[in-house]
Amino acid sequence: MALEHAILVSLLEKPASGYELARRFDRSIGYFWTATHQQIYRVLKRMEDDGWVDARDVPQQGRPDKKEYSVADLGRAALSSWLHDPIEPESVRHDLAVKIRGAAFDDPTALIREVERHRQAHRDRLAHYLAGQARDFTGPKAPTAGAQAPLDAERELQHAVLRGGIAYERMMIDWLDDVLATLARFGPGR
Amino acid sequence: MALEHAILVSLLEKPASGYELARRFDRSIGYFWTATHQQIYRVLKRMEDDGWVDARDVPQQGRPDKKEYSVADLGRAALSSWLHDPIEPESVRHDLAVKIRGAAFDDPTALIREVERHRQAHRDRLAHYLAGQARDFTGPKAPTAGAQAPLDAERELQHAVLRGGIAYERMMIDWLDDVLATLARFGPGR
DNA sequence: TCCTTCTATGCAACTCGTTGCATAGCAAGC
DNA sequence: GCTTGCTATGCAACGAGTTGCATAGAAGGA
Repeated sequence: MALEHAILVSLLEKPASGYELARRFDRSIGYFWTATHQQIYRVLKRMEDDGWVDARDVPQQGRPDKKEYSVADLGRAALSSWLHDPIEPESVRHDLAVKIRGAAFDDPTALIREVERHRQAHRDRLAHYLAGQARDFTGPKAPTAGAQAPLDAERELQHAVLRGGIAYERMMIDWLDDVLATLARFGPGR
Repeated sequence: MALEHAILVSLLEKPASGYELARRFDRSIGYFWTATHQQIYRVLKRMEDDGWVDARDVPQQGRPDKKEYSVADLGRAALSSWLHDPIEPESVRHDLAVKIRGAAFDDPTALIREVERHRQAHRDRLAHYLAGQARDFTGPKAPTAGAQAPLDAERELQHAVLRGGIAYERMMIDWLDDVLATLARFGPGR
């Protein structure tokens, strides 16, 4: 399980309330990890009980108070220990792949619209990533003085993960094009 | 949930016992869907109760008897209905991406070995896929007579899914190369 | 004024998925 | 004779994740 660790990383990047974390999980972090607000609140409570995070009540104007969490020493230690622990390469779950193989026992051409829909979703996400990349990762880079110029690890690694997301979406779009071409060969009649 | 549907597809391709299904889920189907034998036995029992599959006791020599399942009419109907139902584009879960972003708050270079390990796992899987492709999807294709020659939908779609797996592994290997280059830039000292 | 939407947190119930363990027959090697 | 390993099925317990619902203040539009 790594929801705790994903939350720790997110809180290290910037302290937040459960609600704000949930929105981050709908956005940037959600690109490689999803979680509902329910899960987040439950896990945050457990993490607070375990002393991984500190909570601080923040009164707000014009909206309900929030509890802002930040990472405590124990949380940092837990993250570090997890980082040094090897994990198994992820196992994949692709509903769409099941559908594509299943289509052989139904009408393959009926799947075309569905695959097109998914391709569009991946195109949208790709556009979103590319916009984020242009916004956050272009312009003045690290000072070009010495070869050993200090690099901002946080920023560099966020960019590396984003490049992974971009590569993934491009791969998916290409593959779905391939699938559509395969489906088209079965012709309208059948 | 689509474990039921993955099982239906697998049983349509070839009837099997729970044990055999579990092994398939470790192999070809496992490339895009994983399941333990526990899950499979439980779901199979439910599917049998619901009339989706028929069970048949098969006595064997030199090994325990097995229960061979095949898809019933109700199961075919359930699969067809699911195939016509739109599904949400999958949400991703990438432990490794969490680790990479988290490495910014620890020692980034300590992650190099882990990333290399994952890259090797993806290389192994790619080699496995390519071998499977060479074995099952080369040689005599559909008769090249007419443009409208009858295609074997099952085989064509299995191949399309396999091509997806190959594209995925290639993408991952390239991305992990990219990540390693990024990590290397932080240098041995820190 | 009422209705909807947004921020913000949370409980309860349920399903899904994993882990550990148990059973049982047979084969192969030490 | 004993252990190990493979086929084959299954229970029990737990942990992870989802869905539905509840509360509550404030903003904004019909």
